[in-house]
Amino acid sequence: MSVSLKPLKGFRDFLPETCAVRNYIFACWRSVAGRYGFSEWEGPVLEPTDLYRKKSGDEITAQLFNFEDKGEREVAMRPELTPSLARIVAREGRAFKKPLKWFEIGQCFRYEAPQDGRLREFYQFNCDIFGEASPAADAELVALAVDLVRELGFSPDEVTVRLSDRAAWVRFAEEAGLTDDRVTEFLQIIDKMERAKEETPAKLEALGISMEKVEAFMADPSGASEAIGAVVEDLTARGMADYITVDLGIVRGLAYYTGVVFEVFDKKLGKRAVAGGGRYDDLCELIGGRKAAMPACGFAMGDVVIASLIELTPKANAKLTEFLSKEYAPDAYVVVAAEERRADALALVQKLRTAGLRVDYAMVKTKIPKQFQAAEYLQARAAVVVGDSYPTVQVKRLADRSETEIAESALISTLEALRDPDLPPGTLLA
RNA sequence: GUGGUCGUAGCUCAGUCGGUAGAGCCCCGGAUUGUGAUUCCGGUUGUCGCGGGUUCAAGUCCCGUCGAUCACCCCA
Repeated sequence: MSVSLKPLKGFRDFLPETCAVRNYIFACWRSVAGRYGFSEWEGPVLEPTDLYRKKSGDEITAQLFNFEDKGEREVAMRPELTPSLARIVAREGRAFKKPLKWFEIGQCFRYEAPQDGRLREFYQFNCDIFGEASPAADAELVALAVDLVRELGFSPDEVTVRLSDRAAWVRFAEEAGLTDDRVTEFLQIIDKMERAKEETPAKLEALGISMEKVEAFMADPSGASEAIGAVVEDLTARGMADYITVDLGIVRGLAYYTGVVFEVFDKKLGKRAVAGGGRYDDLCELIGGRKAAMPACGFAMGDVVIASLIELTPKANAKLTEFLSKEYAPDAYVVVAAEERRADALALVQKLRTAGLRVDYAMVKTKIPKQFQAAEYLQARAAVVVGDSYPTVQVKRLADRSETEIAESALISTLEALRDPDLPPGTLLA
């Protein structure tokens, strides 16, 4: 009986091509987080199930990859990164100067039905600021999110950050006379409003709130929340206003959010949210007790939706291609044109590699056309032909087939020059 | 958990009224013995997802089942 060759439902095999795309996304995440002064951390993939129960309630365990370990502990694969972070900060946060700005890239797991933009395994990029209650911290995060989508090649026509404030809705609900337990219910109705237009008025009536009043509230976001105003002002000063849409329709599902919340969406393709986050000032206390209380905000971006958006957006896709060519394509493929020169070719290969160039070659005797095919298949920038005229070698730029003969000693500088993607065609024509 | 669609070669798919399975791509070899894009010639590749039923005969019709995918639910 043979084993299934497919990965488990909702899991992925990262073959070199998709692995490279994943690494590109990671590289953008790291680069932007670094520019914003965030430090990278990493937590465990497996946590006690209670960590997630405590935060989100029992209903969430239905979508957890959880089991009992051999020590009879209830454990769960992490479905997100924030609880681990809150746990760590509750325990060790005092040792760090505030504000604390940390990010993590981690694989997460959720036992759900896979569909477009959603798998059972995915990577999340998580950015958090602890110890700063001012909207300036929320703005810093939104700015980071904006720079992230910019870095990936998206314009304000393609992507927007929808900005809202959960606290404004809580005040609205309280003024309408709702008791605490009804507020959560109310927030869920608002959250679903966009998807369930028809049922919303009736649901609101059941709570004694009119649709008209809700619509009037949403129509004037500036009056609804000072925090939103402060964040918008901050982002305008940064020149990012064109990426921002104030939209009180964003509430964010269940959860622990206490103030400003935001989600990043594409404008044209109607995919699910690319990223989302907000302020969660109560979570540290909830997990670590009164002594751990600390204001906090954060957001996360998954790799799945953003990867499909990159694929479908020409400019973003071009940036990806440029990165792949720069980071992965061999600088040279050494063609062994005369087998008796193999020792010289090997010496040359190692010399180039030591100089930091990416170099490949055929390990065993191979017909020359095959070697060129291999070079092209690997998208090498140049073929270096080692033959009878060694130490003079032939360098051929594969993109335009221009070629020249040079001394082996001049090879490194020539190959380094070929790395420049803007080099005009025919450069090597002797 | 519920529903729609789809499962045929490594990949993308065609397959009419039920009549004994095909194309393109890929791959391999050759035209071309020291130079990769085109072209031409030749070649390999099948549990038609699986199980049952109807029939002289099933890739095709029926039932079941598994898988993929999309949507609902949920979305931390």
